[in-house]
Amino acid sequence: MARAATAIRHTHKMQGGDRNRPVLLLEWYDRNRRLLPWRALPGEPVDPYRVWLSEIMLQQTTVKTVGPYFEKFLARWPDVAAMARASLDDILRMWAGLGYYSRARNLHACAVKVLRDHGGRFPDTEEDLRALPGIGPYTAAAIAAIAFNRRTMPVDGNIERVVSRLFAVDEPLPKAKPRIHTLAATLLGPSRSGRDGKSRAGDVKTRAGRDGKSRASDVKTRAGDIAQALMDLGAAICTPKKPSCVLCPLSDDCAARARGDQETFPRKTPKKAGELRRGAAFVVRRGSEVLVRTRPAKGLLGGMTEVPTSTWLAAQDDTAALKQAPCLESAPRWRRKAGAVTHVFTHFPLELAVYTAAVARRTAAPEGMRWVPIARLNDEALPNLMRKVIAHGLGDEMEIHALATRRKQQEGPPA
DNA sequence: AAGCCGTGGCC
DNA sequence: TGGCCAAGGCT
Repeated sequence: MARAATAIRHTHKMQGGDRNRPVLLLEWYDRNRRLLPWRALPGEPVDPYRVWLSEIMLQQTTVKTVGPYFEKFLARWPDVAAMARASLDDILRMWAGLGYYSRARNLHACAVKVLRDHGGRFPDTEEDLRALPGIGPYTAAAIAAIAFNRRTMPVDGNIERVVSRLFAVDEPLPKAKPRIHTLAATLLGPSRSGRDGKSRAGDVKTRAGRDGKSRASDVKTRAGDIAQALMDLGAAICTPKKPSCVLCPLSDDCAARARGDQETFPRKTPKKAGELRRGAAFVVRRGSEVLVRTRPAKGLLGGMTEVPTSTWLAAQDDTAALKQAPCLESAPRWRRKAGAVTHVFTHFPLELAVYTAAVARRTAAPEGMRWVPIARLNDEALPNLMRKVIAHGLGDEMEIHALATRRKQQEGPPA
């Protein structure tokens, strides 16, 4: 990692070198930082609740997708105590469509724990944060750095990419994680002796100094900004494909760029694709109502609402799936809708045949199921898969149309 | 420790 | 169009 820049280390314009990277990053960040709803403006106090909420939502989820959800959650639950008082079902309904629903369960559990065990204030150390549900190594470091200016480096996918290029880490992920983390931490600059990294009392909760002025030279008290600089850099410049190296503040210092193969980083070991699973979904209408049930609390789509379905198995044929239709007193005639609903989960693709039936007005819901007015489906914790299934089953009929097209119109999450 | 866990956008 | 990617955590 020693580089030729040594010769100009002490000149007034240093180009590269380990010690200079944090300053270059902060200078770039002070000019190019994104304005995000959960991000404090320079000089503004940081709200750990907002940092936490955004970090949970942003786990494996894009900034664009999170935006409207974050605003809705914040408007409804302005602080941890308010969220702790909410019901899990209310949170699941607000979360519907965001995916990875265990995050919503942990969100609620975390709020309850912060209120009960920490008096409604988030702990300000990485270790204590790590003990909270839904907060792993990354999120603990992110909150500690961004909300409390702890000198620690959260390493997300963006930073893995930036760092793997900067140092040309040839070893593939995930094996390279420890090395990348070590290298990433060097971007915080040299540590001070006798401190754990928490900055002076007056600076703890503000970005870039009390006066709101950005000081790129103030490396030691801006760990959170260095981390966010790397994330913004990864999102805007050091992108997975076609990175804009000419605009990068670290380009003169980038090992991959020097080799010309920056797009090949980070290296990754390929993972095996999941096998296609098939099944059937049953859309039963009783007048203007449909039959639904709640999925088991944990596991796939845990705690979410669904229409009854067969098991989802590899190589399951339609006949086998149809035999698992819900038992209704009036023994309806099932009609198979043309086509099918396909959905891709992280670990397997799914193809669901959709059967519809109409039953008499006072038909009872089978054990564990219930009738819901179609007009009120938006109040349910309906994952997008089930929105697709219901839209397919009901076709272009009336109210459901709004349900099916809600997302396309970018109206955001259900109210 | 590797598999489980959603969804939408992009090229 | 399909594979990749996105501010990962849990078991």
